[in-house]
Amino acid sequence: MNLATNTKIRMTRQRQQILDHLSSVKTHPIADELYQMVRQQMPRISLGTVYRNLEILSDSGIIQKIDVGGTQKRFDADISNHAHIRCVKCGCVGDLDVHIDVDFEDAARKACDFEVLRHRLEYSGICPDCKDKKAVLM
Amino acid sequence: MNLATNTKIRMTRQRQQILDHLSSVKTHPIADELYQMVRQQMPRISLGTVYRNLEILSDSGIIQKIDVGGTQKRFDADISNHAHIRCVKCGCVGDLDVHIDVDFEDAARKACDFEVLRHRLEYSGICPDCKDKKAVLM
DNA sequence: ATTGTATATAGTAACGATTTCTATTATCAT
DNA sequence: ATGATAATAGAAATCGTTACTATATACAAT
Repeated sequence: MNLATNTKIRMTRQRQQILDHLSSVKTHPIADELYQMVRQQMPRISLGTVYRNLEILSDSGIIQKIDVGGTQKRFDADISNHAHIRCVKCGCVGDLDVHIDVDFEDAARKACDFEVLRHRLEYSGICPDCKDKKAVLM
Repeated sequence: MNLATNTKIRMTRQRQQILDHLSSVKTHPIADELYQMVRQQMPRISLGTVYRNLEILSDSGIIQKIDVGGTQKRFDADISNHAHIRCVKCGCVGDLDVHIDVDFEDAARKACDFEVLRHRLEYSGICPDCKDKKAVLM
């Protein structure tokens, strides 16, 4: 497992900005959120450029694309394999360092005829902010 | 946990057909696939009707909507909580009866400030059909 | 069985996220 | 500095899904 594939990717100002912004946050922004961030520095950047670069960066293994349900893909500069939790109220996504000492892939191999590659553990719940809001409203 | 919420839903011919078709397959069809199936019996059914009914049926707890990554939502008449595996080649989705004896929610509660509600375990791999195809091509 | 009313329908238009297209511009090895 | 290749901005296209609207249907009360 190498972090980046051996394809050398050209580093453009746009790509660097996108990567910098993504690295600087611990949220898991969607493409449009990154577009808004980068636009502060590069007002003329195109939304298409953001999408294309997020694709290229995740294909290269430099960032990861996370698909936690909902309609939009999210991105994470932390490529370690960690679980995520999505707030059912506001849709925000947080990291989760759960260490469950189980060989998930092995368990699955015994239960189906697929060639099992990987697993993903995803949680849903209510984030601290929405918990507070709910308390106020009640 | 009740199977259906207490809202009584009106049973139309269209809704019944959709439910019947979904119950008769062990794949996890997307809305358009169900549309094609039902169209055999009801050529004039609208795709919008299929979408609306799948929404209503899953809201009522009669079926479940599954979000296994990819761009389309899938549906399952089996409402038991089981894991799914998605083929990275063809996108098909299979059931997986893995029994991992771990309290996932509890593990997560210790790792974040969210009010943890539920978890979802999803696998990716290569389905038997695509395994064969790959073997042939190599 | 007939009626009334709330809900569902077909068909179509609108929507939002993402991808594609194309002419121009930038990167980087030479 | 130059040239080949890849990336860009901007716009249009695509695709899954949802919303809209006039008509039709289900079902409870009569």
